Amino acid sequence: MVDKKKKKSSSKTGPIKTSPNKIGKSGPNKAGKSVTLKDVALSADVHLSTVSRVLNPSNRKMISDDVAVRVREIADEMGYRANLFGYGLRTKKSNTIGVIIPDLTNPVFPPIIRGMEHAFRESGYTSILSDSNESVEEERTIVAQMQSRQVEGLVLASAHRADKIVEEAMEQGLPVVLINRTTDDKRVLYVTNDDHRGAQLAVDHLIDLGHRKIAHLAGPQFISNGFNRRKGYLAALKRRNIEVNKKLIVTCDTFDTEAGAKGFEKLMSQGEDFSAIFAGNDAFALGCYQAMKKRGLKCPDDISIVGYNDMPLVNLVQPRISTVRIDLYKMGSSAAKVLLGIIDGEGEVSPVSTILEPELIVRDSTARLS
Amino acid sequence: MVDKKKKKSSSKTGPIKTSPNKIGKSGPNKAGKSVTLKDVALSADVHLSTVSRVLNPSNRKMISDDVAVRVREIADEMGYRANLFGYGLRTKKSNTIGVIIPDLTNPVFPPIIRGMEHAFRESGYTSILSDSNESVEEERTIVAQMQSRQVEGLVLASAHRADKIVEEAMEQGLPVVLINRTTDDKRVLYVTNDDHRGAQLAVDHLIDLGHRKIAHLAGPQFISNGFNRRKGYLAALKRRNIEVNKKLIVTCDTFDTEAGAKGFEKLMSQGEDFSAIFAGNDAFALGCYQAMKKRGLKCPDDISIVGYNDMPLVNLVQPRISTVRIDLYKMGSSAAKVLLGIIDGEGEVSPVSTILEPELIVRDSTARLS
DNA sequence: TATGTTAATGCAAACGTTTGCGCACCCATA
DNA sequence: TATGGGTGCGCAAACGTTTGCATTAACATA
Repeated sequence: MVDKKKKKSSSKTGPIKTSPNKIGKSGPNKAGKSVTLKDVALSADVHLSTVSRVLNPSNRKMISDDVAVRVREIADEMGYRANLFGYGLRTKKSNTIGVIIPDLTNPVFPPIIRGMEHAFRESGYTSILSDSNESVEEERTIVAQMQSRQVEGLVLASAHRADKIVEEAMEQGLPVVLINRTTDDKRVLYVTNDDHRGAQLAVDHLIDLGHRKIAHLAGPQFISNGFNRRKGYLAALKRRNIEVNKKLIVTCDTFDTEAGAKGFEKLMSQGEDFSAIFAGNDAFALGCYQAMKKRGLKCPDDISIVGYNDMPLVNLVQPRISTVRIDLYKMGSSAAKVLLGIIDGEGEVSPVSTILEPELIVRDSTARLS
Repeated sequence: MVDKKKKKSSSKTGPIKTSPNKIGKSGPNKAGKSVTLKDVALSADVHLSTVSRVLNPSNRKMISDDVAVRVREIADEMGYRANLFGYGLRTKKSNTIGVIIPDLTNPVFPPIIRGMEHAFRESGYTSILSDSNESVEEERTIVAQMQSRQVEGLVLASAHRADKIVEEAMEQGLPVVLINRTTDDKRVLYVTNDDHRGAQLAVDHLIDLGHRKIAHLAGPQFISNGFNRRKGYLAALKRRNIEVNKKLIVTCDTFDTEAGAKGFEKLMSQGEDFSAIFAGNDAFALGCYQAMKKRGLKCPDDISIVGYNDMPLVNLVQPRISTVRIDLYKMGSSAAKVLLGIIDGEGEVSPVSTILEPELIVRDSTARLS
């Protein structure tokens, strides 16, 4: 019994009260006293419960057509819009989903967010988005705020492999779906790409180009992406019988450009030889570009680089980055659907975690070892 | 002592979701049921109004210290969190702001959003964000959704110069602040940068480098940025007594990279000579890079380019783009403060539109005319 | 005519808060 | 002992919905 109020009130009919020059008015701007069921009922000379039923698709049939038409007309004219507080208080439904992103300025996330938002909006849900700044404390206060807003579920792009917050939310029975990242506890539903496989694609590509001394700029190991891509890197080398040189693995503690540049410097400072880098994400690759330029090194002539994510704009830098593409928009919409499945899926199709296939995109940052 | 004549409503046969996620069972409250004032009151053996007052800073002093301490303790222990629906219904405050962005994937916006979010959160407000896809219809439905969520105000980064939606919102007494873009109707409060001046900085810079034949890739003219930057461009030429060649002004109808590339092609196809381009934004500049590469042209050797916005990542492409920087984060937080000023400013300081100073950033995409 | 049956609508009780009002104390003052 | 003024707290209304139940009218059936 899901009854969304999808009223399409074209509010281009007359505005309620046009008080001109009420623009720069200061003080408690209380102009918009909104129209309630009672108001409409009064105008239509029926009881407010009748109005409610008319406007609510699942109860619409309880009311005779002539009354229904009249009521609907009057409601539209008056610009009635259901008050979500009353609705929510009574039904305990908020039609709201909380979304937490660790870093909005990372171009990976906007397409994900778009995908989610569209899927949610289609189902009558609204998402409230917050940027946790990759900080656990901030995240905790955000979750608290969201809970008092009665969110019906959470989509977290901010999960760590061992994530207290996820645990707590689930303990309280709040539906949670992880996106892009997973926790080690696999009872939590998630939608990600196959990092392990993606990393292998990247490294295989480098090996196929003749590289043997392949370095890895690893992302934070407490985040599943960093962890799994590293493991994929190791697996790829092993499968091709290439010995692992631990000095060629540098772990960064954040996922941004600066960390990538610093990682590259550390790599160089060790004096260990290498001809290619598998970067833990595209931002790292960009960081490498910066650092290499400073040292007068050329990509791919001196060093080949593969990134990860195929984030927007990454095909605009020179040389265009070879990378592993994941379908960000789809990841977003899938996660939304999974969460909605948990929320009002009446047991039919039990929602299930999804792992999207990554795809290698070869561009100009990788070349055959000469 | 509170009599419990109705204490039998324990199980009310609701459709309790037995979702797959349910870790452990400990924790203050069982899955689903949230703790209300009444629950706390019952446990603390006081009336719920007392609990309310204890928890509400402005009424806290009405209650004796020993009771207050005990109540607060119990509330904490039970994990009480105020229900926003009840609160909102009673107080008519939602502590919610609606934010509409025309295109989240444009790197200009994330820093703005961050700035806003932080400012809002600081004041106890939550923002709900939506991406309108630069579509007026989508925007209209979004605004409707937000209104039924009882938002107390709107921040719009999506305004057009003649914007019906802004008008309607204001007619209804809903506080609105525009960000980044303005409307022609200057009664609406806004926070932007000085596009006119920024454009002049850019063009002056090119003139100073000896350029005279300066093209302009103009943004959409129905958006204030596109419009004002174009006017700034014209003003700069005029001030330096350089004749305007209308053929060197190409107007794009969106603000993205592809439009920039197409614009560049159009510029070239006209056969008119030019040595520099003032691009309406950084995305245009990137589009020019792409198109130039295809034609084998080098920047800045063949053509100098200045962008606008100094959006993130733009310093990573080669050559690094000379551009006009605007303080995006500050723009966001300022807009938030202005809006909050309208909302609960008690007439003291009447909030006022803000125009931030842009700053020219010279990098490698501009060179002296040889 | 009496009796069900059904369709259409009204009534009122929640949901969780905040808050004006009033009641019962306590303590001081006269 | 009466008066009076605080304190500290409980009571109950109100906010806008949804919804089980009661009520009415109309109509069919016995």
